[in-house]
Amino acid sequence: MELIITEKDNAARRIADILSGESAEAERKNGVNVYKWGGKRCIGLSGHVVGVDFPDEYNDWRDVEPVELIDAPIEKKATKENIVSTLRVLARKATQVTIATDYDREGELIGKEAWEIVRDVNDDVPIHRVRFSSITENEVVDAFEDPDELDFDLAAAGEARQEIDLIWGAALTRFLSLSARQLGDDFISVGRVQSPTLKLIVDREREIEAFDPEDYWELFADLLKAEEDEDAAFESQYFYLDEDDNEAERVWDEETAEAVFEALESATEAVVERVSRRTRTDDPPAPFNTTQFIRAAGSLGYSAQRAMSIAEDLYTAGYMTYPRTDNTVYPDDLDPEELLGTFAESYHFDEDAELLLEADEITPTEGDEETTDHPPIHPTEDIPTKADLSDDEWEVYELVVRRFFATVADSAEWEHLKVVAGIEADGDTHKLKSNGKRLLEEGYHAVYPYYNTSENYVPDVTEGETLAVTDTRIEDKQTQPPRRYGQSRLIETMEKMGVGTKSTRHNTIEKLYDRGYVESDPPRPTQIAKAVVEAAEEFADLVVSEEMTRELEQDMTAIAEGEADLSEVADESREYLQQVFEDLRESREEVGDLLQKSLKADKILGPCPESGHDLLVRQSRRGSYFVGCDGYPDCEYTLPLPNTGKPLILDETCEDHDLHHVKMLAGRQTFVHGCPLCKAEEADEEEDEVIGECPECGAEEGGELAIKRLQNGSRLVGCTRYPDCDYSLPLPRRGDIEVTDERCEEHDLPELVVHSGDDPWELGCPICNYREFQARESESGSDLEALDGLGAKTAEKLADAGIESVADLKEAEVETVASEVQGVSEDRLRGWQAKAD
DNA sequence: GCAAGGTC
Repeated sequence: MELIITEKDNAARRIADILSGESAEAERKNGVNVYKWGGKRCIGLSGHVVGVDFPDEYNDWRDVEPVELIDAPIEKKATKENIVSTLRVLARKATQVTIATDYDREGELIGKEAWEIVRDVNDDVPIHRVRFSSITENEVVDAFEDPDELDFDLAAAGEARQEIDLIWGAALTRFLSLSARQLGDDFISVGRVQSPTLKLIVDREREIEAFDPEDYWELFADLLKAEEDEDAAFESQYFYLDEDDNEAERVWDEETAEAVFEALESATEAVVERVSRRTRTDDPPAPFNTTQFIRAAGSLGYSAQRAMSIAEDLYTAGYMTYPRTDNTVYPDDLDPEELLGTFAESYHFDEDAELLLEADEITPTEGDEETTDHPPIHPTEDIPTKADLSDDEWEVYELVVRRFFATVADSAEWEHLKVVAGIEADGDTHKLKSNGKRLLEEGYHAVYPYYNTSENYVPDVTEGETLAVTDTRIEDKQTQPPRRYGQSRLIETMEKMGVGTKSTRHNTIEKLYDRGYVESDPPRPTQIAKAVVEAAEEFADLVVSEEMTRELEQDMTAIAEGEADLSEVADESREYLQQVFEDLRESREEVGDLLQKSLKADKILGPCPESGHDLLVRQSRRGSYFVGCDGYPDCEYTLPLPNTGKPLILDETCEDHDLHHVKMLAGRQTFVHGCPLCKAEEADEEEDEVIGECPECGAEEGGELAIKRLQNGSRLVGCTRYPDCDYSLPLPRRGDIEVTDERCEEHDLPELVVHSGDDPWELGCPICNYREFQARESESGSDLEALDGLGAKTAEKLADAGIESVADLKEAEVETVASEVQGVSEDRLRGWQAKAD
């Protein structure tokens, strides 16, 4: 039997189709697809199916000195147990093996991992390697006719990266976490990619904090051709020539600004001194690589993570090519004309495609980067209709289609018109300029409407012509600090620095959010982030600099070319890290203090009204957030916080209490809570509105149901005899509640209407509403989070692995789940299973 | 419970 191994299932299916002439059949073994035809089998891995790690005895952070990790042995452990075991079964029976992983460095390493698994169970089967840059009939058939050998040097280059990243990341992460006593979920991480990225953000924040704004003035005049209507006036801006003879618009001194303004104001006419007109060609953009795709989706309002997730879905559905690519040159086998032809037959894009097909010749644009692994992102010939996709998916899909259209469309052409006019005053000539632009040829903008194409009207004038001055303005302004990096700018900058890869950059940014290093969008660094960068700058400068990646890349190239070997490179890195720990040893406490102080600073709300200590956002043992005093246990002052979401401390402070406002981050339900003390006072003052009899104790004890506001800001319908009767029904957190005259016949309670935003909605009878909610919950809800030590994030990860409830968890196979779900060990799973019982 | 890199 001949066995073919690819990097992912999708590639396995397509290669099987090509080689079998579409006759291959899929068979599911152990949760893995195996494609079968004639005497052949084809299996897709899921990227790396093994990963490097330290032996188990190094697992306890407290028992092992971080420095020991530097020289600890490194093992390869299966991370996708089911795929590895299926591969072993197939490999035993194979008489020939062909490795067809992606054509890039990491693909070579994944191929070597497969090679080792095969060799482990079958020591004489011939193993070949095929390489192709796109999965098309020609390329694949050619590659299989002339197979090559695995490039072990190239794979070793990848292994060097794995080892160095693990050693540096694990040792330094543990060191910082231990020194700040942050173990468990709140560890403090450091890494070759995440830390330079974090430093970018922190450095920018330092610039912003150090920024000293400067005042300046800008002056404008509206000009009008003789005998034209007042509304044909156009704007011009005052400028002067600076020391370098460059045109400058900003006036830095108030007196000068006022003097020039007076001159402009008293002028009635300006004389045209110069008119220049030129046309500019505006070339269509290059094909999408991952970074440029994320950027374009970002300008439509999608986060990097969200854009990639949608792209992934569109790729899996077969509507577009692989979304993780650096390539910006379409491969030869893509026939743009043919693809356009398919779109010309489509429901939504027919007109645009036909328009493009009218061109005499279709030559797609090209970017600077050409790689061998995947084509640039483009739509496939399988075209969905709007009904096949969600609104977001459609918007992203349309972007990808239109980008493809743009790359085969004509250039646009602009006409720029610059008019310089002069105003004579007291022997001086004050100059004014106007820049007009007009779109002469729409070109690719006709099919790619995502760029700004607004025109600026400036009329035809001739030199020497006299224009009327109809209005003048002076604007006082201030220089602005540099802007924070948005997510897409960050990713672009990472790409430029060579840090991270097309597949990981967006995840790295997500990681910074997860670790509590950044908040909001655009990301802003927290105090702990600043402290981590500061500590690293002082003791392990390399790990926060792009230099580390640059050196690693050089070493990897040397290994790949056979000029260096893996152990040599890794040992050199180990020695360097030893030196770092040498320097760190004596500063352990100092570093720990800095980190702890910063962690606290991220939680400070303001002064405690009772003891004057700091009030801090704290988390109870059960996971809920509240405000507590730093003077505890001497001062027991507390304030409640809402029970949905994770609190974020805003810059804004309350005038009455000097406390920072709080925002609750809860995905789509995110809301601003405000000052926790104000909220608590409001709740105390608000009177409860009685709406009916309590179904639990009304008949006997005369309890009544009322709409109540709790101190943490949330509302509920509860019994007036609380705490003697704790009957309660939930109410939505947002909006005002209106009690209508209509009553529910079954429960004799009023129908409620919620007013939030522009759209009031009927909640109805609170009992009926709650019953419906419960019915929905029991269908879809997860009760996992009720387990001690199992947070929302872990519950989400478990749900992805098919474990959606405690019942699922009890039946789950611990080994399989632990191998599938990152960051969940077998031990923890067993612990939860015990608790579930 | 550490990194970064694949993939989902």
